[in-house]
Amino acid sequence: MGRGRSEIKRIDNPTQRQSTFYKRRDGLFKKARELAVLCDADLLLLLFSASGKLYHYLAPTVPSVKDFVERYEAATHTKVWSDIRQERRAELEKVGKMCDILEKELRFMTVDDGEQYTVPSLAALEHSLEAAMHKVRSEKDRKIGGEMSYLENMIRGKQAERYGLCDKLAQAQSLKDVEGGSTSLNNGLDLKLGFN
Amino acid sequence: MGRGRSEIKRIDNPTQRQSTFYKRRDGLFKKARELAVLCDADLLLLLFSASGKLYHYLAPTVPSVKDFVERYEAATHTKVWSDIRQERRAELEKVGKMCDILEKELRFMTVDDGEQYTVPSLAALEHSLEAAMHKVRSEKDRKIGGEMSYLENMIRGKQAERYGLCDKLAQAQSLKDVEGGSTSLNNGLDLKLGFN
DNA sequence: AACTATTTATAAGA
DNA sequence: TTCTTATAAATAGTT
Repeated sequence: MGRGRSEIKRIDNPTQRQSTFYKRRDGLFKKARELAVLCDADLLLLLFSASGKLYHYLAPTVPSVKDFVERYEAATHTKVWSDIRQERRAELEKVGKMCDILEKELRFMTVDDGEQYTVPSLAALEHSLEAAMHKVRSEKDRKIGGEMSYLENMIRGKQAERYGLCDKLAQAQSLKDVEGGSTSLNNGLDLKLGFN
Repeated sequence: MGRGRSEIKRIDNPTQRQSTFYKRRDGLFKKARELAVLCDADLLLLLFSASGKLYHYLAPTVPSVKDFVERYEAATHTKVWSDIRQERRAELEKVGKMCDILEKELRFMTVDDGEQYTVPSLAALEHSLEAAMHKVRSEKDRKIGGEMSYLENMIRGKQAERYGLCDKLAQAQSLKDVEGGSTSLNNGLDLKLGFN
């Protein structure tokens, strides 16, 4: 358009370049707006002039640059989304490492009311707890089994009554019966998670 | 341009709107490219058609959308991408804190192979773990439920699909799906209680 | 910033 | 979609 020029290449004359920049910038933004309105499209236009000044246009339907970029990320299924998954995985690994500290001193946490935890970290915690619980349970069962068979052996043996082992057997058995939900045992060690 | 029309408002006829979209989209991208080249400007143009198809243009000098958005962030002092990373980092810190608390408070005992624990203490331990696990699990479920209903509300709302909330919902749902028994999750977090 | 001669974009029609 | 063409719009060079 205009009188002459059709070749598209960098304008060397700075004055002319600046002038052209203003004119074409306005034209571009106008076109962008028209496209968005006429065709019900969502668009984002970010523009830096050669001198570093920022101009931008958001279609009226787009609430923010951030939202738009997120939509772009989702649409391209590349980038940030995989980044997020990556970070999630890294996070879980980190949680795992942290929980490895538990190796030596099995311990638990207090969770304050004020704090908020994300679903992934809670899920990780839950898994840790579950795993720990199963191990403790199986160890307990193993021990109970061992004690009982020991006691049974004793009973079958000669000196059983002499050492009052019947009582001990009864004790072990009652423990096993109650294993599901003794409150009295629990009281001393109850975890205060603050979720209530 | 063209024969008639000057009013800029949404074109109701879908066929005509689509046709206009193609023509103006091409025109807009051409203008964008020309501005970038002629005036040595950096620009990013992201465009979603009404049907959700994505088109984009990056000035030749711009290496990636991510870089450009980061430049935009720097220029506006707003956060777009870094927000996400920031949130991740905060989350990690929280988990770290949580694990610190683990260390100081509520301690378990070390269960070395060499040591012997009584059945009652193991039972107590088991109860503690179970109680904690239930609390963590219900908190996690509550959070998942909250996220999902929030996202569902958004989707029921007007512009839901436009901003990729369907993907977010899917993500939340997949989290919920995994909650029960991912072995990979468990591997990283497994507590080594020394019972093995 | 304005002006205008021209080029360019595009609405409508095929 | 794609092309054609009459016209409206954009803008290069100029003031």
